[in-house]
Amino acid sequence: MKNDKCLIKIYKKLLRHFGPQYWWPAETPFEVMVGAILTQNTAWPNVEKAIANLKKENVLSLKNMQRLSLKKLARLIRPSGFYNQKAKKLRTFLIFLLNLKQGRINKIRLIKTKDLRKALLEVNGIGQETADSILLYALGRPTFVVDAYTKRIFSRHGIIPPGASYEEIQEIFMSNLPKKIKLYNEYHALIVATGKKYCKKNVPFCKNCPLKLVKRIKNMIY
DNA sequence: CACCAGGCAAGTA
DNA sequence: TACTTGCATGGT
Repeated sequence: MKNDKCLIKIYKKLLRHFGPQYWWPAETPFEVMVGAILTQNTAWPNVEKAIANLKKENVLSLKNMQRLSLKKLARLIRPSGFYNQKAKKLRTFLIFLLNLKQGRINKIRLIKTKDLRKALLEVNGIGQETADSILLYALGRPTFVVDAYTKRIFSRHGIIPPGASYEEIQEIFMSNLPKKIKLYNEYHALIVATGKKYCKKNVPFCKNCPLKLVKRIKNMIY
């Protein structure tokens, strides 16, 4: 079976199992972006606490968050861990957003995804996964998000090489799936659902995993 | 108690 | 290029 069929088959299986996820869990694009930074190497429930603090202080917006001192920002996001680092990252990112809006092209819509991604990656604190999460879930661009679960699940099933880089994995998904925002959105969300429930780090396999019956594929095209 | 979480950057070899 | 380390809270 070729990769494209295989990846679609897995997607359908997960969708049947979990149902649609309707990601990202946030009320505004700005909240998505903040969440994407706060969730770096952090369990989501801890991010929710930080977000709740920001909402309570009414600073979950570009204008209001910008007014916060670094110290207060750090205090509010404390539950998400790495709070000193993340407070700086958020600040840097706010400046980036402002520049983007004040720039000659003040309509972000008009910037090509590729250029936007490159610009995001130049921001200190924004790596590939965070950039792609922002592009896909906040800005609605067709970019596949690769995270720790994606690597673990798909390498365990022999669909990607264990040591594959971010770009290599992303390329496997993007070149074998239709370039649809909705599909990329749901697929990544389903991967996270699967990882949380069935693909833990110290448990080699789970008998109830919906992917258990997907046949191992030979002659995979990496 | 130990280990992990929806990473990233900077340093080293 | 390919490791290693610091960052840090909260859940299991």
